[in-house]
Amino acid sequence: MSEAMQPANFIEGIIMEDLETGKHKQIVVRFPPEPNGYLHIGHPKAICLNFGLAEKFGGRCHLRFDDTDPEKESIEYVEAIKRDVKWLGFDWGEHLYFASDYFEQLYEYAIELIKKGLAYVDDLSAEEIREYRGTLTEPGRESPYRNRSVEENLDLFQRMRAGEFPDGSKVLRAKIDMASPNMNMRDPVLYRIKRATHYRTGDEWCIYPMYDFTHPISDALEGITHSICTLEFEDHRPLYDWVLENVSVPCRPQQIEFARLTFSYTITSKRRLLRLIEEGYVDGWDDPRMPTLAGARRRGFTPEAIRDLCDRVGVAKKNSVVDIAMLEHCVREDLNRRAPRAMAVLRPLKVVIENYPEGQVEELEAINNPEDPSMGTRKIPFSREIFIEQEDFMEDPPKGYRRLAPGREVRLRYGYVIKCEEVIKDDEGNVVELRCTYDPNTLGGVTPDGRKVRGIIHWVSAAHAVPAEVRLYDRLFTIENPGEVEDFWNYVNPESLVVLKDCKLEPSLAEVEPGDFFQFERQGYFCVDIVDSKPGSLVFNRTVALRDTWAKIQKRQEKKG
RNA sequence: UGGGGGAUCUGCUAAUGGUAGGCGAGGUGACUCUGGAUCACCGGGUCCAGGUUCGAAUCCUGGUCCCCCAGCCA
Repeated sequence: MSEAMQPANFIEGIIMEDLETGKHKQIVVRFPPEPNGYLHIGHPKAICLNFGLAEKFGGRCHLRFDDTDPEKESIEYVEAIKRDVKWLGFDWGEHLYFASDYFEQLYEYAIELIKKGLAYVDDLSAEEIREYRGTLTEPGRESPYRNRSVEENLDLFQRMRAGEFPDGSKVLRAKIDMASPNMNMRDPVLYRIKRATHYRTGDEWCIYPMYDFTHPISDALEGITHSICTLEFEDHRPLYDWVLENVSVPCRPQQIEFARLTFSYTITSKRRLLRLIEEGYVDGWDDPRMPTLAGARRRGFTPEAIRDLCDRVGVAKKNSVVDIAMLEHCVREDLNRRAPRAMAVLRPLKVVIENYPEGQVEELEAINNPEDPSMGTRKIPFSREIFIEQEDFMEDPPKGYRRLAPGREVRLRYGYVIKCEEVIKDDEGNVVELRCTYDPNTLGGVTPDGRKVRGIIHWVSAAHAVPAEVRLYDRLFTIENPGEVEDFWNYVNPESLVVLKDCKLEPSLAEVEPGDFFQFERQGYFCVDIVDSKPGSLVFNRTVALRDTWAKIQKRQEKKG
């Protein structure tokens, strides 16, 4: 750490001070997910923050599963979360932990609390406890069981563990203050009886510790120095500190809260996402439209882009909504730098170049990535019959349209200038084919007579084209705040997925592997679907479209009328 | 309404008593064999009202608005 180092956010400020004052020699932080679901696009903020802090300040970051509710958790989620964290590019090394590994110690700490007269077994029902808790404005009342003797509490708690009492019949509560203005301090429940098989401890336990008791102790046991969590735990902090003060733990971690990451046009509520799946709006947790990391990965969002985004949004305590365009920008920026270019015609229109010799094939040289010359070049076959994009031809083009139209010229990318001589239509008047001529002197981007050809379009040789399915993905919702409306399903973007089955790819794309990504020139970034793509029946997903200035101009013209 | 937090361009975020800056979005232009990319430029902000100070986004006082908390979830 250099002296010139500036804290990037208030948490770094705290850490730098703790390091400078010698409060800590080394920092230890943790990412503590509950394995009860998939990680979503908001989680990387916490992951990058914690692992990033460890990297930056030479400390370490633990991955700890906060698995104290056996009814919701499973090993599948553990594996999914590990995969996602790794995918993002972070390594917890040896430091993989489970709160469930601390159950025995947690139990001993509970005994300690009881012995100190700071915890008691309560026979009130869940409903009674709620009633006794009071409200935001009225103090709670003390349970009639609150003043049991230490001996009786010890006996009862041991028998809770031994399974002598039915589920829900008793709990262990901290004895703090039923009149506290902080609801969390009104004798919070520490342990509940729950006969559920835990995915790791099986049926060894029938009592399970609560978060507020488990978390501070787990942190202390692991030597966590800074326990970073989200804003909603702010008023749990007094309880976090209370536990650490009253139990003989080896150290005293500090809880620090920050604002979670949320995006416009996105929901992350598990309940709501599940509904989208169950009602068929999307195809599952890894549907490329889903805000899960599994979905983002399948969509083609890169870990580099997501990490870059986390750097850019910063860390603060203000609840905020990041414009999803920021994520899209980061994805484009990363892929622009790294994605090989290719030509792919999504909605093909056949073009016959009448003055080009039948049977002749030329190999034209194309640049793999103008941003990175080291990626080299490739050859693309050109022949008499090609496909171009339907939208690159208009019979009656508006002002400003640079592409093909009857009698007009356009340049084929890396190829010749062609001119549209004739439009062939079917019985219904649809354009089905174009007859063109080419100018043999225009190869290599030149026009010997100096005439300007503004339009450049992509194309694929018909005889050499590789067929593929292309799935055009777009934002899942049409409104900025789908998380805030009741009937969010009414705002699912009907065009969030458009499937194109008759796409034509340049032949170099025949041998792609799942997960490979490309820029289809003039269109966007696409990746080979990791689930459905097979050799011979390729499936590409559009990760994000290229910025489209022409579309913007058109939209503006439409608005003007 | 008790308690805990938060308010800086349209969005995110910096400036910790000393020139309100960056990124994204939007707009304009240059350039270009991707209407891409790149580059340049433009507009635009300290929640309000007082106070302290040579000087306030920052400190003080009083308001306003927003978020979180009444699980045997985390």
